[in-house]
Amino acid sequence: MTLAIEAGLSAGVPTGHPLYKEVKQRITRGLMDGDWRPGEAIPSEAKLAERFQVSVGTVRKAIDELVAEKILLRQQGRGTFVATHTLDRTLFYFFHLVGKDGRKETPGTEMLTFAHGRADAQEATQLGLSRGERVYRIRNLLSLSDEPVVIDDIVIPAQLFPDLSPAVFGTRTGTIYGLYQARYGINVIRIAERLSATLADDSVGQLLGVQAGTPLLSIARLAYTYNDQPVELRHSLVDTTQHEYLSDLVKS
Amino acid sequence: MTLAIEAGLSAGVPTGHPLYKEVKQRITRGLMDGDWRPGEAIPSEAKLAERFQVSVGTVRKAIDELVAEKILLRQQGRGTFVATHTLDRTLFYFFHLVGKDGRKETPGTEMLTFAHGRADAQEATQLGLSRGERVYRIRNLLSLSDEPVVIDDIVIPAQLFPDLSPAVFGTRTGTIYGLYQARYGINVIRIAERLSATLADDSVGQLLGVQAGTPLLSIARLAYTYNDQPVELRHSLVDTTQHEYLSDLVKS
DNA sequence: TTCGATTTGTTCGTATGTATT
DNA sequence: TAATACATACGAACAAATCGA
Repeated sequence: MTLAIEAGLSAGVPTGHPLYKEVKQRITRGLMDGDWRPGEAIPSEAKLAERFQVSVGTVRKAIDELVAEKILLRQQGRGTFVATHTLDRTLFYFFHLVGKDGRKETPGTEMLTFAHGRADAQEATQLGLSRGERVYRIRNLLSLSDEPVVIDDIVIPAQLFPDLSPAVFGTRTGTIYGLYQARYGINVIRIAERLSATLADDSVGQLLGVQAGTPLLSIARLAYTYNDQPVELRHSLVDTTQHEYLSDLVKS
Repeated sequence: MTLAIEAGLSAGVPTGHPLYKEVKQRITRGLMDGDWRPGEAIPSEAKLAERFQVSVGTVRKAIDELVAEKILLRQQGRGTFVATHTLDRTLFYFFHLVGKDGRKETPGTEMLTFAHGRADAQEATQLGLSRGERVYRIRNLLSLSDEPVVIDDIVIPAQLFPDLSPAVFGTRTGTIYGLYQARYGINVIRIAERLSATLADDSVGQLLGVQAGTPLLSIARLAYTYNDQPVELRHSLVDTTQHEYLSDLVKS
């Protein structure tokens, strides 16, 4: 007889997982279902322990992992909160460019184009779609210290963002992932990036204010929500004359 | 009265830190002092609890963090071990290049040059040395699928690597960080990398088998040991025609 | 092959400290 | 001040993996 059954968590169905993994999954499901909105507190550890009929220590261990993944945020004396895509978080975890002096700066964003399209074979594979499914294609120009530095080409499944329009996208108040989260309930929790070096062509060079042939950093990003489901594909071209990409595996 | 004093860990001296942080520091100090060599097991949790006069749970929490930082490695039923710089670990945590198909491959290394030198201003700053201190400069050519892909320029303080020579470096059996660890007791536990795009010049192009003017990925790496002490500076130039740099913030 | 000792992994419960409201 | 919530620390019991007798 497993402990999970004893505790009544999934009566009659052996899980094969430790109890705290089960608890973690149930909390994650609550997050996916929108039981608690971004910025809100989840129930206290004591209440969750009561609800799931496990000890507080087991709930803590489950939450520990979600906090380590930056999905939840603990604050002593206040509660445990669903992480929001604030500017600070974006800058810290999702924006990796720094000046050559090491300083990080908030980029200015200008939307250049917004188009409807169909996923090509590669995009479909990466986003887990069928080829030809409807997507939005958005091109942004990012500036640092009022100089253009990055061209971002975003591809997202139209299905996930029902009423997205240039107006909605352009008039957002916070970050792009903040928009996904607040308006569409899509919570980006992890990204993977593949970097290479390339050369600016004429059109790109014009946008970035560099000559054709200038070396650029090319970044292909895939953004994921819960359960490793990909939700956004983003290709960036970076002028690294004044800036660098920082890759720092942090410590606790 | 603090708990640390009660427990006798640092009698009479208030730490201001939680007890488990104190325990973590003492284990870390043991690692720095070479009390337990890489690959060896540290004492069991019960023994450490006895030694430090704290509960097993407190020792576990200290070890938890060291495991999260990949300094220690736990194995149920066996013990807790000091992480070694095996090829697998290097490939997984310190080598970020993958083929365009996503596959990771063990690089072949060829030492091109080995020189004695003096730290310039920038190197001194980054390595925490005084300007003019003696350093070794080592240039390696890395190959993937028998094609040259990376030029590595390594700079390390001579003081930390007493009898290092081309022979010692060239006849090592394992990885470079494995050599640092096994022969000099220097344990690289973290790296930070700054990436930018650049162009191949004639000499570099010749080594990598590409034309001058080919875009290359430029990587400036700083490797750290305990207490964030920098120990190695490494500059890499990567031909990203067939390979990419993977930046993936992993999950638990 | 079996069994027992050892070691880490999981879970429980309790008490107390510390920060917030 | 009091209530609430997370943080730390302790101890105990059992599970699971490993290893050697």
